[in-house]
Amino acid sequence: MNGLGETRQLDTATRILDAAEALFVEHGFEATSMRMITQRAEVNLAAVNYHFGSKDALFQGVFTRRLTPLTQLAVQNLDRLEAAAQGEPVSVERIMRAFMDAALDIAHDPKRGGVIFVRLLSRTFIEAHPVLRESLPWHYEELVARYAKATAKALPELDAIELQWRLNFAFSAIFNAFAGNNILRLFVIDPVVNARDPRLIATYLVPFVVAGLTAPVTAKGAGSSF
Amino acid sequence: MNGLGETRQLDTATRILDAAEALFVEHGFEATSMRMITQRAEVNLAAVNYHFGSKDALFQGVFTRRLTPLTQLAVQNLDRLEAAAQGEPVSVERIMRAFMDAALDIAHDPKRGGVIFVRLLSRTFIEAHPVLRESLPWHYEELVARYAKATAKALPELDAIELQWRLNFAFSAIFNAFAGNNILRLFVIDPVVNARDPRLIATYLVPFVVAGLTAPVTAKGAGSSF
DNA sequence: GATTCAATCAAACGGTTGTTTGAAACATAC
DNA sequence: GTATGTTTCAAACAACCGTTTGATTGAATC
Repeated sequence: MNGLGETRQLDTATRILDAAEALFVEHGFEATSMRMITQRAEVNLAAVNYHFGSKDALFQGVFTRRLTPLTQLAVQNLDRLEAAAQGEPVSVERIMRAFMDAALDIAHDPKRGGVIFVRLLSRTFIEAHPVLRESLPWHYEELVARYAKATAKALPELDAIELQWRLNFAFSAIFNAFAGNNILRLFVIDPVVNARDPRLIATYLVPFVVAGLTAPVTAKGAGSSF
Repeated sequence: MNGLGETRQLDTATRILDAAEALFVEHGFEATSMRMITQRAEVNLAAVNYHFGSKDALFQGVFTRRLTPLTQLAVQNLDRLEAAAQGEPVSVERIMRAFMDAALDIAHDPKRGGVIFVRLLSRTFIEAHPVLRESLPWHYEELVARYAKATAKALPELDAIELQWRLNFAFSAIFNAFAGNNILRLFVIDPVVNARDPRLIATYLVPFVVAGLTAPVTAKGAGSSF
């Protein structure tokens, strides 16, 4: 690890962020204590409060550091698609790929958080910590607006409600997968698949969500058949 | 609440289980303290340790009480389908419906946990608390084996690996939905849909997961195109 | 060289956690 | 009525939590 001059003696704040990032994704926010963080970062216990103010603020800090590059990339990918489409709708598959490719790029670049941050972000979306509920959204406001618009355009046969349902399902699958949550491991099934490699995940994930999103419209009044 | 003689003065252990069930789903396991539980159950603080031994054991107790009826129902639903199919594969849609119908039955029967338990169970599957990682599986061993076999039979064109991936994605969406985790609420999108009604969830969920599971086989060597 | 200011440190803060204790209350059996 | 065993109770337990304190360090400024 202490190879060349790679990251000889990093900034204290950065070391804290790195340690917190890894520990939050491993144990979750609440189960990660200040002592664990400062011990791993090899800094004094008081350093977190000195540099960030509080544990909650540190949590935010972990995200604000990484989120901008990710959202820029995702929006940029969509920009390119829409420019090439010249006003025509971009296919659902391309839209989903654009989003996941951004995540894959980050996952393969340790300097922008690598796979650890992708997993942490995904896990955070799923578990919805109250700490981030107000502070996070504005970071990706543009991203959401753009992708929502693009999918609505690609799926004109779906009304707003059904589109919301399906996007909800799709991103549930996406974030669970990227979070490394192999649900099947809970079941006795032996885990043949390596659910931790983001690229491999995307390979199987895209066809699944595309099929789900483009499925025939749910019959009106369905559910009344019970 | 204290209507007729409905549940006049419940057993202490039962009152604890009910309180814990509701609080765990509302705040999560770690964020729910013994004081919160005993206060809501209107019992003494020491009662939990007296009747259950520990907080972890109480967590297990909450599930063991409810899980057997649910799994029985799910297996029973599948039994009926397979009997009617007379050796022929049961369709993916029917299989998924069989599983969700069991959850819906529980959700509409307060005596077997109601919607609260369905949400708690789903949330627990997603978050995968270490406490339950060893104690839970044997409860639904049969259920998993039966459903895994049925889906494999219904989707013979998928190899074991791709089937595992897709089941993983499908159940990610299912449990997230039943957990009441509307991922979209995190995004600025105004929540038009009521993501808490299990029956409504199932209406939109079934077509989505069926389409995802029955999507064309992912091309071999996919992912190498990067 | 004295001053200033940000950074680090050991130590302690008040509060909450899950758990344990030993006495009191209760019901049941003899 | 006495004895027995179970359940409830207020109180305290040690351990950990996030945070604060005040002294100490080190480098930059005048």
